[in-house]
Amino acid sequence: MPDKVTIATVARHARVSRQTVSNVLNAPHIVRQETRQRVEDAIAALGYRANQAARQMRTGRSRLIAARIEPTRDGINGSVLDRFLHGLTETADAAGYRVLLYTAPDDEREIATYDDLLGTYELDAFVLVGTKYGDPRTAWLADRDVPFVTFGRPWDALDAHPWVDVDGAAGTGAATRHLLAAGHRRIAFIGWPLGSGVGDDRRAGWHDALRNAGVDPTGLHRETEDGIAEGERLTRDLLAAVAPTAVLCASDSLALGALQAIRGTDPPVSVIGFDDTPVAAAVGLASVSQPLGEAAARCVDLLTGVLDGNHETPTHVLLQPSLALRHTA
Amino acid sequence: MPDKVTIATVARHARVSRQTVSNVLNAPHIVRQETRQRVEDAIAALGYRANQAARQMRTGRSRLIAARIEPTRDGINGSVLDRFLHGLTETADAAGYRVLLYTAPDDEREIATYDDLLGTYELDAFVLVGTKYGDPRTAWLADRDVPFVTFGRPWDALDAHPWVDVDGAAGTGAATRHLLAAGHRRIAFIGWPLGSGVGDDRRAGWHDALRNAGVDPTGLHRETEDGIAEGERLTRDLLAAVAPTAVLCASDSLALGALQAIRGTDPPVSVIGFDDTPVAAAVGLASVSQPLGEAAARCVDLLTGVLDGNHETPTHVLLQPSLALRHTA
DNA sequence: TATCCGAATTGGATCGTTCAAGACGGCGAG
DNA sequence: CTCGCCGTCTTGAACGATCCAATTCGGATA
Repeated sequence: MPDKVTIATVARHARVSRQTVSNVLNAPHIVRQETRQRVEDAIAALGYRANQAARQMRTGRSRLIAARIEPTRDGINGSVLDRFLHGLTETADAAGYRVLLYTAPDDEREIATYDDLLGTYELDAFVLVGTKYGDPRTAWLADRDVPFVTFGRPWDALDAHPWVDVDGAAGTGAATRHLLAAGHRRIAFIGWPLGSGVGDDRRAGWHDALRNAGVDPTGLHRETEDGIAEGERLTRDLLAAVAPTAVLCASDSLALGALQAIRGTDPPVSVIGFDDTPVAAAVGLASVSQPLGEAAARCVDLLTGVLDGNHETPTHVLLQPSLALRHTA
Repeated sequence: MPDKVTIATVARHARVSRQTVSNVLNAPHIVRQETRQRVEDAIAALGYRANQAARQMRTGRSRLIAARIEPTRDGINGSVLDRFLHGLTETADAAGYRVLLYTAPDDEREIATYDDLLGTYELDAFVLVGTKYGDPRTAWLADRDVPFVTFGRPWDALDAHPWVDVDGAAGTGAATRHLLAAGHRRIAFIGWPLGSGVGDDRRAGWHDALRNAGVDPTGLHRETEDGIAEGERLTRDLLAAVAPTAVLCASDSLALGALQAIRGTDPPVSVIGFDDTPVAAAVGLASVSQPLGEAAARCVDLLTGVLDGNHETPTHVLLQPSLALRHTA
C-alpha cells in the first residue's frame, strides 16, 4: 500500500517547498509558470488530493452546504424537493461544494441542528426550502451571520436575505389566460387558506388574470388544506354551486382530486394543477411547471457569491414557470 | 463575539488537562466519576462541540456517509429513492453520522467520484442503491477495502459484500395469492426483460405462487422496459390474447399503464403494482409496499457494525414487503 | 517506613494544510 | 555603488483534536 500522498510528497517530487504547492492550488498567479507546471505534473503523477479536513482547520471553511430532506408527506409534493435536491447536488458539485443532508421534526429541533452542524462540521451555508411568515429559522441564521439562501421568498420582508423563487402568480396567470383563450369563462380556483405566502400568490395570478379579462371571480374560488380528498370534495362543491367549465388548482394533489370529481362530466371540465409532479405527467394532468434545476443552480450561484465575497451579485432571483399542457387542459 | 470553544477551553474551565476532556468524550469509563461530571458540566456550560475536522485529522475518520441522488427519471420510481434517503439521513443522524450527497452520470464517473470523495473528505462509507450483474462500482470499492452497503442484493455473488434488500418474490407471491384467494385464475404478469435480478425475482414470486396453486402460468406473462406507455400496450395485448382477470406488474409505472388499458372492462380487471409509490396511493392502485425506512435503518446498522468493528453482526438482511390493498385489487 | 502497583492525569508530538514572515537574487533608480 | 523593491520561493508556527509515553498519587504490601 503506497504511503498517503500529502502536500509534502508533492513538494519533494517537484523539488519545491510545501508552501509553493499550496500556492499552486490556491493562488496560481504568484507562482512562476515553469514551477507551476512542474508542481501540476507532480500532482497528476502522484494523484494528489488536498485533504479537506486539514485545509478546513486553517481556513475554517468546509466547502459543505446543508440541505434538509423532509419526510414524504402525501408524497406527491415531495418529488418537488427531490428534484430540487438533485439539481442542488449537481450544481454545488460543479462549484466545488458538497451537499450534506439533515432532517428535523420541527423548527426548534431544526435550529438545534444548525447549531450542531455549524459547531461540529463548520458548514459554510444552508439552503432552506420554503419559509413562512416570521420564520424563526431564518431569523436565527441571520442573527449569527450564517450564509444561507432560501428557495421561496420571505413574504414578510423581501430584502431580509438572499432568495430564489418561482413566480407563482405568473404561472397561474398564464394558466388562466390559456383557459380564457380556449373560451372558458367560469374558471374556478382551489387554493390554500389565506395567509400562506405561496398560496396567496398563486391565487392572485388567477384572480388578476380573470379581472383583466373582464370576468368577475366572485364565488369562483375555494380554500382548503392540501390533499387529494379535499380537492375532490371542493370540486364537487364548485360543480354544484357555480358549474365551472375549468378548475385551476394550487397543487397537483388538489388537481388530482378535482380530476376524480369531474370524471364523466360532458363536456369535460378542464383541470390544471401546479408543480408538474410525476403524478401529473403520469395521469396526463396539465400543470404549471417550475424550473427546479434552474432554481437550484441559482441558489448555488447566490451562495457562492456570498461565500466568495462577490457582493455585487443580485440577492433575489425570480424565475418564470412554464405551462405543461396535457389532455386535461 | 465569544472566543471559539475548544477542548482547551473546557479543560481550563473544569481544571483538568485536555487529554482528560478527550477521554471523557471518547473513553468515559477510564475517568473517575467525579472528574467526569465536572468535565461534562463544563462542556454543557460552554456549549462545547468537538471540531470534526481536527478529530478527523488524527483519527482519519470523518463520520460521513455518501449516498447517490439520481435524476428523477420517469419520476414515479424516483420517490422510492427519496423515501429511502430520508430514512437514511434520520438513522445515520441517530448513529452519529451525516449523509453526503453525490451524483454521477455513469459508472465510470461514479467511481471517479468515489476516489475524489475518499481522497478529499475521507468518507467513512458508501451506500449504493441498486446493483447489477458484475457491477464495476462494488468491485472497485471492495478492491480498496472501502466499507459499503448496498440496498439491493448482488445477484451474482450473495456473499460478496453486506447488503439489505426487500424480498420481491415474497411480495409478488403474496399479491398473487391474494388474487387467487379472490377467485382469480388467469393472473397475468408484466415485468422487465430477463436478466435483471430484481425483475427476475419479482416474476419468480408470481410464477411459483401460480404453480403452487396448480395454475399454469404459460402465456400469461409479458416483458418490457419500464414505463406507463409500455404497461398500457402490453396490457391491451394480454387482454386480446388471454383475457386475464387480473394483472400484476413489476412496477407502479407499468401498473398505471395497465390501469388505463383496463378502463371500462366489465367485470373490472384487477391490477396490482409494485413499490407503493405516491402515485399508486393517489390513484387508488393496490401495490406491493417496501419497508424503505426499515431498509435504510438496517443499512446504517450494517455500516456502523463494520465501521465500529462489530464483525459479528449479520451482513445480509432480507426484509419482507407488505401488500397495500386499494380498490384496484 | 520503604517499596511497589495500577488507576488517573499530564505534557509533548502529531495529523496536513495555510498563514505570516523572511530569504534570495535581479533590476531600476538615486 | 548602494538601496529598496518586486517577484519568487522557503521556513516556522498555528489550527484543534487524539495518541503516546511519562508522571503523579493514594493505598496496599513487605
